[in-house]
This record gives sequence, C-alpha cells and structure tokens, in this order.
Amino acid sequence: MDELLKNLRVSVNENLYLKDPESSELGKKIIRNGIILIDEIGFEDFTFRKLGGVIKSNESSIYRYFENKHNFLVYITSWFWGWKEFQLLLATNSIKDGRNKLNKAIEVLALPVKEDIRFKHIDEVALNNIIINESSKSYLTKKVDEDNDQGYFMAFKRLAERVSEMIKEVDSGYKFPYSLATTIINGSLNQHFVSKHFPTITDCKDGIAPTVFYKNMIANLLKADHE
Amino acid sequence: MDELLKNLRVSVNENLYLKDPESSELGKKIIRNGIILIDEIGFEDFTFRKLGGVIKSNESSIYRYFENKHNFLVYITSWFWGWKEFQLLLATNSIKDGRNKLNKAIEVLALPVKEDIRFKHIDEVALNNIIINESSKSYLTKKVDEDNDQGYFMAFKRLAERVSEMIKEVDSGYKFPYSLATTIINGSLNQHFVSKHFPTITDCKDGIAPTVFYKNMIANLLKADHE
Amino acid sequence: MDELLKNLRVSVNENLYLKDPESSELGKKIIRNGIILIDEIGFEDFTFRKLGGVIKSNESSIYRYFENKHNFLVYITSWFWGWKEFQLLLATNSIKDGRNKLNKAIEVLALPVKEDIRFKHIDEVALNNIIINESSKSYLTKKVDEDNDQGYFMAFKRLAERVSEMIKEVDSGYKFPYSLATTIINGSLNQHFVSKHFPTITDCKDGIAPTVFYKNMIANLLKADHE
Amino acid sequence: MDELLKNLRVSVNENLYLKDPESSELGKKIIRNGIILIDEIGFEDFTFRKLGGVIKSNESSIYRYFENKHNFLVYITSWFWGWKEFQLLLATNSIKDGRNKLNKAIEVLALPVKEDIRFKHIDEVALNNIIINESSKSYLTKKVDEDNDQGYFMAFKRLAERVSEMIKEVDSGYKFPYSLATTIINGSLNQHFVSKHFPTITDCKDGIAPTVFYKNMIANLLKADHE
DNA sequence: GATGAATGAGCGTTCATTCAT
DNA sequence: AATGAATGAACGCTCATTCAT
Repeated sequence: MDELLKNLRVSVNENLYLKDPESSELGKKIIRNGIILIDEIGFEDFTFRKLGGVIKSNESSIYRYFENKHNFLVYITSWFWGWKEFQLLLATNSIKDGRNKLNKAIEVLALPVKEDIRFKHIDEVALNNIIINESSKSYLTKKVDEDNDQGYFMAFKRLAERVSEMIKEVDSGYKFPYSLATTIINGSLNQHFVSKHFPTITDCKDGIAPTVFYKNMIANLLKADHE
Repeated sequence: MDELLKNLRVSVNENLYLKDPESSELGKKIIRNGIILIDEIGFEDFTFRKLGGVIKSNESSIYRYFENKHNFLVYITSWFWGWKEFQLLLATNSIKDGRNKLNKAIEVLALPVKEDIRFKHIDEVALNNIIINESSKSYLTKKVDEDNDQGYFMAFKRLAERVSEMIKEVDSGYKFPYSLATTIINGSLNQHFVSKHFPTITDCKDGIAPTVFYKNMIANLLKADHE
Repeated sequence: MDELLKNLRVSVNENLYLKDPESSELGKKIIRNGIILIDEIGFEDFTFRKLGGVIKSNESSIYRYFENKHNFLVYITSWFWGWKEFQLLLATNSIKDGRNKLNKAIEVLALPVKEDIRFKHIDEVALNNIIINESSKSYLTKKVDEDNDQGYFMAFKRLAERVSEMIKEVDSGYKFPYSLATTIINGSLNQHFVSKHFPTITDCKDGIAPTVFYKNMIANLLKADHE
Repeated sequence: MDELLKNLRVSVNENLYLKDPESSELGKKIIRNGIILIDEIGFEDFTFRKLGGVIKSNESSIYRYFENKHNFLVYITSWFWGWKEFQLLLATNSIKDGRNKLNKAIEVLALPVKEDIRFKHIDEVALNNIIINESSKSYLTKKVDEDNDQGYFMAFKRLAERVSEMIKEVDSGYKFPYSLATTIINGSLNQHFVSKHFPTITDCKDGIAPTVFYKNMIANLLKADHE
C-alpha cells in the first residue's frame, strides 16, 4: 500500500486555480507559505503582496496561479476536505461493522489534526487552524451559488455524502442523515473554536475533544437496523 | 403585558458603540439601513461610505456611533441574540414541563424569523439573514480574545447559558449541555445556510425546518430525570 | 514688590485669541491641559478634539477661544516669550554693569526652566519642552508674513530687541547685535534639543548647559566700549 | 576631475526609501517635483496625492518609493547635507591653513545656494528654501530617537562632525567645537529665515549674508594654536 | 513562465469646522 | 456662554490587478 501511496496527490477542482500549484516549486512554495501566513495573520489581513514578500517573489507571480485570495482559500479548504476524505477511507475501509465505522469517522473528523508527512508542502496543523477559523468565509459569500456551480465545494459535499452514507448504513430509517453529517463536520470545527475562545460555554475542556460528544450523539440517535 | 412592553429595549454592551444609536434618529437610521444594506451586498462589500450614501449622511457621522464596520456587525449580532433571548424567555416562562420548554426554545431558535413590530428600526428578517451569512465573521477574527474580554459576545454566551440550563433541567445527568446548546444555536444557522445553498446535502427541504431535526435530537439524547 | 506682582499677567497679542482664555475657568483649563497634551503627544498629533476629551468639554467650546490649533501654539509660544521677557527684566534691572547684565540674561534664556508658582494655570516645564520641540513650527509656515503683520510674533521680537540692546550696551561697535541676540535665544533652544537627542554632536553633556557656551561667546566677541 | 565627477552620486541612508528613487525615471521625477512642490505650498500642505497630480502618476506609485511624506522630507534633507558635505570637501581640501579652511567652510554653509548642474533632477535653490523652512520638522518629532536609531540623520551629524574637526584644527583648546559647529550650520538657516521674514531683528540686510557674522565669530572665539 | 514596475480605485479614518440649541 | 451633533472634505494608505519585459 505504501507503494500505492508514493505518488499520492489530493486532487482539487481545476477551476480553483489558473495554473496547478503542485506543478512547480514556486506553486508549492505559495501553498506552503500561504497556509502558514494565513494562520499567522488571519485571512482578512492576508494579501498576495505579503505572501510575495515572504517567498521573495513578486505578487504578480502568485496571480499566475490563483485569480485572487478568495480562490486561494477555497483551494486550500478544498485540499483539506479532500485529504480528510482520503483519511476517512483509509481509516474505515477495513472496518466491517457500521457503527464502528462511523465512530472511526468521527475520530478522523473531530480529533485534533496531526502533521501528515506524506505531504511535505503542507503544514496540516496550520491548515487545520485555518479550517476552524477561516474556512466558513470561503462559502459565506454573496457569490456562493456561482462558486458552487463551478464545483468549488465538491470536496466538502463529497465528504458530507460519505458520512451521511455511513449514517444510513447504521440506521437506514433515520430521517436526517445529511443534517447529522454536516452537524458532525461543521459542528466539530465550531466546538474546537468555542472551546478555545469561549471556555465558559463549552464542555470540551480538560482534553475532552468533541469526539466524545458526537459518539454519544450517534449512539443515542441511531437505532441499529436489525433491531 | 403589552403595556409592559411599550418601553421595550434590547440592551447591547456599551463598549460596542461610541454613541448609543438608539439615542437619536440618525442612530436608528444607521441601524435600520445598515442591516438592509449588509443583507443586500454582504458584509465584505459593506462600507460606511456606502451606508452614508443610502441615508444621505456623511460617513463621518456614522463614525460618531461606531468605531468601525466590524463593531457595527458585532452590535447588530449582539442585538439579535439579546432579542432572541428575550423571545426565548417570553415564549417559555409559562411552560412548566422541561421538555416542552426546550422544544419551545428550539422553535424560537431554529424556526425562520418573523418581523417583530415592536422594534420599528429593525428589519428582523434581513437581520436574520445576516446572522446566518455573516455573524460568524464577528468572532472568526484574530482579535476574538480581545473582543471577548471587552464583553462583545456576552449576549450570545448568555443565550447559550440559558439553553444549556434548560437542557440540564430535562436531564441533569447529560454530559454535554453546553455543546448541545451551541450545536442547536449555531448549528441551526448552518442548517439554514446549507439547505439554501447546498441542497444536495440537506434533509431540510420542502419546508421542513431544522426544528424537527433538533427536536428529534433532544428527544433521543436526553433521558428524563425521573426515569 | 510681591504686592506688585499679585495681579500679574503676561499679556499676549489680542489677535491670537477670539476670547481671552484667562477670562474664564474653561479658558485656563484649555491652556493648562493644552500645554500638557502637546508636550505629551506632540503638536502634529494634537487636536482640539483630543483636548476636548481631556478637559471633558466639546471641541466646539475650544473654538470659542482659538481659531485653530496653530493659533493656540502661537499663543502659548507668545506667552512664553512674554514671560521670559518679564523674567529678564526682573533679573537684570538691578544690575549696573552691562556685561554682568548680559551674562544674567543668558542665564535666564539658556538655563533649564523652573516651575513658576505665580502662574498656576501653566506648567512652565512642559511649556519649555514645547518651545524647544514645537515653537519653530509657529513661524515656519507659508503664512508667516501674514501672521507677522498681525503682530503674532511681537513677544519674540521684543525679547530679541531687549537682548540686542544689552549687547549694544556692552559694545556699541559690535556689528551684529541682532544676529547675536537671535543666536543666543534660538540657538540655546537648539542646543538643548541636540544635547538631548543627538548626544554625539554636542558639548553640553554632563550637566553643562549652553549657558557656558554663550557666556564664553560674548566674552570674546564683545569689546568693552571704554577699552 | 570633471571626469571623476561624472558618475557622481550623493548617497542617502537606505532606510529612508523603499526603492531607490535614483534607480528609475519615475523616482527622479518624484524627487524633482516633490522638492518644487514643497517649496511652493509648504510641507504641511504637501501630500503624495498632490505630487501624484503634478507628475501625472497615481500616488500609490509614490508609496513604492517612500513610506510616507515624512520620510521623503528626511530623504531630501539628508541628500542636501550629503551634498553640502561633498561641496565642503571639494572647496576646502586644497586649503592648507586651518583658519582659511574654516572660513571657506562657512561660505559653503552660509552663502546662498546656487544651482548645481551636476544633479539634474534636483533644484538646489528650491531645496535650500526647504532646508530653511521645513528641514527642522524632519527631527522635531516625537519619533526623533527612533528615527535617529535608524540612521536617518547621519548626513547632518557627519557634517557637524567635519566642521567641529576644522574648529579643533584651528584651536584645539576651544571648549565647544560641536556647539559652535551646529551654531554655524543651523544658525545660518535661522539667520536666513529671520532676515527674510523678521527684518526688524536682523543685521543681515542689504545683501550682507550671515557669512560675515560667523567669520567674525570664529575670528574672535578661536585662538590660533601656536599663539 | 516569472517578474518588476506601475496604477486606479476606494477604504477607513480624522480633521477642522459649523449649526442649532 | 457653552455645548452636542453633524458634516464636507481630504488624508494616508493599501489592495487587487495589469502591463511590459
């Protein structure tokens, strides 16, 4: 399998870039340092000029790859969800029991992210911070529907689809497989944020991650089909 | 009671404004039209200059009331949650049974908003759209902790507190009253958004609001205390 | 003499104010706090709004007294030179010998300023800092000639006149009594500044004030008349 | 020697600009017209926008070269003193006698400036007016010490150093070589200003420049070493 | 293909001031 | 006489982008 993973690539919707950033050293530098910079200064203050400063390239070079900073955010967000989907499959495909599978999925989605050495040009921990703090800005936009038509959010939707399928596998009679799936995916981002910044209104202190919350949730919401 | 509500005011943290917008006609105009404008063009494109254009006042006059557009967003968000809390109390205080109470609370929080004639300077429907589309930007910021120290998010936190208390009232043994409360409050915003823009990954179509989803959730998650 | 000084007032050209600031409590507050504020934040950043904030008065009230901040600077500068002239007379009028007189004058002009308890609404030390750091901005202006015609700089010119007279008293044949007078007055401000901020190009370190420099200067430049 | 001067450049501290204005046509245009504009309207009213208007470039282009108008002032001031130092060396290096040397130096520093055809992008006469009227504003600032640490005033300090050395050469026993040097340099600016705007308190009328005043001063203050 | 230079447009902000009370 | 509210105009600056090389 290691062999299989050698040429591993998380594929991202082609409309999101003008030139594939994975196709050149400069492109990878843009990704790597862009992620770190957004994590550091926040998406609002992030500009191609500043990124250009960091990588010692003129900002115009970055425009060769991405139309604007918004698309850059959608790109890395998309990469993240593609990566998560990949992890999800890897972690669950050997599990037979639906409930165990779903529990595993929750872990993949809600546990703090660890560095993935397979992708050297990406600091997954920094990226995860961005997903928590900035990713919603990629769709909370007047252009959502337009962007959606371009397929910008396919990675996220495919992931939600996968999770909802796992939910249906456990309880085909459950009425809200999609709502529950997005609750787990987006909700866990929110839980991470709240536990970090609004400690008075969270239960996820002392190292108890949202995982436990969601596992308890599915344990009670979903009835096993054979029951 | 109508009499009692005559002098009704939703109070907002004083740090959020330089001059109380409810204290003058201009102030109310700013609120009213600011909400409508943000709803129309989105928070990114919203500027005090444009708002000034709409209300035929110089932008500098708006700066007398709010330090910047970010604080304006926090203000109206804060007003919204204060208003929601008020509705919550009004709708639930006569209900004895904890479970009914919580169900009512879910309706207040997750049902589409209706115009509230008691507050003439606020278009609650437009405001609700803003809450769905923009409010997260009020805290997804590098300055969250600083803002939080100033008490900018108290309204939201108080509401979450209230809901978590209702949850505890139903099932004092439940481990995640806060996480569940924020899941209901924030999650329902997200459900509204998803059902509007990503119809392929939602169950809330055909007029079925997130309410049903959350009612089903608490019905299964919380065990009655006396059981 | 103390009796004589009871109703002491340094008079300032009437064109410099709209309403005499010494005629009301508010006026004195403006002077007192204006001086302190300029000393603190510098003349560039000083505004009537900020001053209004400090004295808890609306900025428009300050406009009752002074047309603009520039005139305020000219006013306090003018007060300073009037005050210096008064000190000069007081300190020298009993001295008979011209050379001693001039030496005394140099001390009055070049020695660090001390608080003068006779003028309660003025912090002379802060004012002296302003004279060193900001006063030249009162005349280095495109409007100098216009302002000069209004008599804005009379106090300074009268002082220069007095000193030049003392110089002539010592050596009526000296060719540059005026140039020497302004050299002493303005030069000593410059010496103070340089010794504070550019220590590498000064001789006035270790507590040696510019006084010594100027005393040495007149000792060598001026020949006694009777010689 | 003319050959030698072909590639002449007055070097200015690198921290003062973002991009070397001498490295491009636009940069030189900025310098040339900036000087003329400040001379015309004064530094207070001078803005990059207005300068942009004059050179038919957007102000943002000017920001590529200078961080702000303050740094622009420091730059041209610095250029001026660098140029003066260069003239000083050129004019004095062949003179053997210390006193003659110093007298020559005074002429370079205190005589009215003449156009220097070697620097086509600079109107030295306009620049000299700026030095007289505005240059003190480059250091009379709350940020002096910070700016000084950045080396913004090195050109001036180096010049003062040179002059003080000449003074010491004439009279190594003289106690105030630095104070005298800055008195000559800064004082002569002041004398020019006073003679132009406050004619009642000057001796430098009728074409008699401050030169005579300072030559007389050193003649009397400094004792020849061998005496 | 990558870069450097230049720019138009507009944002957020503040200032100095006026008007009405 | 003092104040509070409101404003017009401009500043300083940066962003996102294009063009020429």
